[in-house]
Amino acid sequence: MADWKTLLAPHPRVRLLVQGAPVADGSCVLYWMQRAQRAKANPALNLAIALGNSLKLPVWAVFGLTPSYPEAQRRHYRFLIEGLVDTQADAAQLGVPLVVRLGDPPAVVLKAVEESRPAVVVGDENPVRIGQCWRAKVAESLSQRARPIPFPVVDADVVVPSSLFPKEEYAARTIRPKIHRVLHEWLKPLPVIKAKTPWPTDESGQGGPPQGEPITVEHLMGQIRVGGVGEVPNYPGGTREAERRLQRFVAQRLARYGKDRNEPIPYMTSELSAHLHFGHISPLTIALAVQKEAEEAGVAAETKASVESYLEEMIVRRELAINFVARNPKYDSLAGCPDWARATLAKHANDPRPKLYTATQLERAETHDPLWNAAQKEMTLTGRMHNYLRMYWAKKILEWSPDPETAFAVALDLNDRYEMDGRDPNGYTGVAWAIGGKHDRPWSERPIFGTVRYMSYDSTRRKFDSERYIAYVRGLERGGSLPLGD
DNA sequence: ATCGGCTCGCGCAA
DNA sequence: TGCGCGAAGCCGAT
Repeated sequence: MADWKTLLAPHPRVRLLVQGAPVADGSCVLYWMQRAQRAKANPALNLAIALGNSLKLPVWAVFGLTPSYPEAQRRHYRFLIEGLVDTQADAAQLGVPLVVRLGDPPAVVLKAVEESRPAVVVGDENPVRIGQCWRAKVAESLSQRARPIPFPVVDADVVVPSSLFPKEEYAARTIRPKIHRVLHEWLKPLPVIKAKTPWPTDESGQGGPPQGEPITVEHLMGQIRVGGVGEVPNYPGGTREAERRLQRFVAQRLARYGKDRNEPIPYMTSELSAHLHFGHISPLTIALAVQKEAEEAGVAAETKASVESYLEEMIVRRELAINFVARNPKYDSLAGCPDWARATLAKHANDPRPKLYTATQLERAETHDPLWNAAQKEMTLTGRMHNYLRMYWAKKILEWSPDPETAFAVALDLNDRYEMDGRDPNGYTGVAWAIGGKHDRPWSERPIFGTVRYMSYDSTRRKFDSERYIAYVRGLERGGSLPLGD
């Protein structure tokens, strides 16, 4: 069994936010689960368990659930809580109790530290601003104690650790070769480790296992009482559902993914982005399952090409998006976009806008464009939008808004509140790509867009079966009004 | 149906 | 310093 020094030695996937030796008379190891909301293939939980086994201490996990996460809506909370049910069960299999407490996450964690006196606190990485802020608060408090508590944070939700890309990457072409150079080192399954040191069960009440009620969805939903955008039927969160979707993708869709991923109906994609967003499944688990298909004997060339293009999307482009959010503090505004794009948009700021829609008109899908309206309604009704249309949707918001800053804010707000994977690095990057030319190059100059790439309804119709898609969304609408925010 | 130009800047070769 | 080429396209020429 590795000793703690080995476990806390420098590693690309681990940042030691508070350094030092485990607290000598600590009574446990505490894992603060933030981003990686799963017990399977979770290297942060693995580190906590390995440290517990090494120090002969029991391990517990705490999740702080705040009812005031920015922009989060009822549909997101239900999805998240459904995930916690699976995760509590899976963690118990590993000998780790998972306790969910309501409140501001740093406060929840620090209270858990007071009551259980851990030797080490383990965290996981989350590149968005609020995640960085929460971790900084916890790190500061842990470091300023009379006996500082070491606080390693594990980059659990990327295949290739993001520390290998310390600067903001300019485009996919700059990060792609760096990823491919080292990918083979990271495309390896994680071990399954169980906690070996049981919680004491003495009668005194001292040092007993942390008391966490079994999570039930309705109970927690009742406790947090959040409003906002309504829930989505038939779109459950959790590791179990993520595994189902992965199986479905590999068995039924992968072979055709390369060719047919833009098919409107049925989707040929994995539809795992929300589960990835909440950490219900590891991108490593997905990558290994998909890659295995390419290695089967006698596999069709088409399947091999599909695997390649899927891994390009799920590793290169997803991790580029994470790099953008982690390294550019202005990731959620036009200010985070490249100079050439901001200059050209400014030059065209006073171009007449033949069509102008307010945020409310857009939210209600009340534009002249049936394809755009269908995409907006699909998102509102189902919590997701066809990948191909996400680009078109955001570019039209630029075209129909008084200025690019407003367009950026409106697109991001709709994305964050309605998409089940809202507030994900992919969403920030998608809007920045469409409106601010992020990771893109200039094209022919034209009104409003300047040299930012343009997309047109007519051309979209050539590459995409718009009629079929519009009819499909009309079917979704039947018999119900849009679940708009309150 | 296919092709080239559009337009900027990174990263590598030299 | 020069040069190739690029997160998902558009448009007009052929």
